[in-house]
Amino acid sequence: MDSPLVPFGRPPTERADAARNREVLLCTARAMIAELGAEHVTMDGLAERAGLGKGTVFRRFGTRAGIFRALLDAEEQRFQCEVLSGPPPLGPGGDPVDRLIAYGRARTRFLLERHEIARASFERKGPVPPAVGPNFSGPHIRMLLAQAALGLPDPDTLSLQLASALEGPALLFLVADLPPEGRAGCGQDDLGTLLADGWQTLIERIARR
Amino acid sequence: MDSPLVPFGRPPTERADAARNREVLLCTARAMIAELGAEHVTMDGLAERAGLGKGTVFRRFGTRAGIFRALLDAEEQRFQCEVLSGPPPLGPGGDPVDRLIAYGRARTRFLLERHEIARASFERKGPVPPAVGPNFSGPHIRMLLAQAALGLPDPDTLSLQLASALEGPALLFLVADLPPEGRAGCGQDDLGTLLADGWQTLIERIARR
DNA sequence: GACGTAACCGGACTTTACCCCGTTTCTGTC
DNA sequence: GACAGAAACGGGGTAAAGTCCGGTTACGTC
Repeated sequence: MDSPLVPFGRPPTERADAARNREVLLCTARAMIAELGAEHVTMDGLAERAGLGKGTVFRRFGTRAGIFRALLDAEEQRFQCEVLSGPPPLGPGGDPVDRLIAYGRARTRFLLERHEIARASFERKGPVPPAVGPNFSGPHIRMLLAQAALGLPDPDTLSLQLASALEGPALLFLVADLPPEGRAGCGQDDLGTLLADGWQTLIERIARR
Repeated sequence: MDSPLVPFGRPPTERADAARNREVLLCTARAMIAELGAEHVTMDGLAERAGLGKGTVFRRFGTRAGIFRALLDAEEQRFQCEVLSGPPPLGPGGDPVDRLIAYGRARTRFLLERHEIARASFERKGPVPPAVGPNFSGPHIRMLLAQAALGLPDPDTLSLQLASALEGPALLFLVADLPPEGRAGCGQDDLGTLLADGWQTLIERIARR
């Protein structure tokens, strides 16, 4: 009857109970984040509320940041799908400069909407946040820059820096814990507009020939 | 006899013993960082090695990150002096675009040389790193952009994004714990050159009229 | 030089991320 | 349906950040 949507999940690797527990933990985590805010979600609390042992939580996610990474990954995948196979200007097919601009707009919105989780997904030791960050943005920007044939030297470094310009403000340099209603004078939407427009200016200037 | 170099340190605020302990802690911290790496410096260890109580350490610096911030602050001040009152092209007096480029080069080098401490100066909770980050770079870039009279819309946001392009790679997106000898294939100097050149490209493109 | 106050000191205490390992549960095979 | 091996589970244990408060010490005043 309830045949699984995915015919064979991960062939030999991952037991059914493990998968189930992963889901339970992810759901519980989402609920706790919504309720308490990401920074008040503790591993003990999560385990207890999910009805599981602490060891299980760590086995599944390795580290506290791992939980938030896992949470992001799911949404990140949908985002990447849109970028890689959606309609233009975001998806393939349009002018690369337009795609760069559209990508920045979409990414800005994506990160701002999730910045609490994104920030929580950083490891305190260890270098790069494995899922967020330039791991997708960098290469994607790099590809579009190449397609745009702007004659730029060292597109590798440049795309890293552009990715940083795009993601840094949301991840690093912005007030993280704006209480639910937003900040005085500048809501999240306004901020998103400002950043998106700034990105567009940046790209237009760089692409100008 | 040994009259203090600074005639009156901080007029009424800060007792002599407190100041002395601050110095001791800062020195000890520097030594421990050099010896163990920033990430292995613990508050207990620092207190014990400095011959002080843990309470004292926290009273002085508030938080673990505070120690690294204090360490950076001293050097940051020297850096800012050079920028604000040194000779051109970094200091005032030259063409603003040249100053922007020179600033980026200097800042890149500064951050790369100190990225271990800079990364350790982040608070785990709480939003912005109060001393590092765009608190100096942002406004400075903003000022130079304005002087360059490039007709850019919203220089506030743009300078935030440029500051992020400049500092992000060193602070966020780089392998932090390169063991003392550096990484295979790309030493820190090479990396600095790449980032500095990338920054220059960025600025030149944006400034092109 | 004695005194009162305020700041400082120390270390025990709490909280939280993360580890370890004996025990339980699953899954494929006979 | 029972077995064996492997993987997952659980919760107590450790380390390190950060808090608290009673006792102590420095500094300005008389």
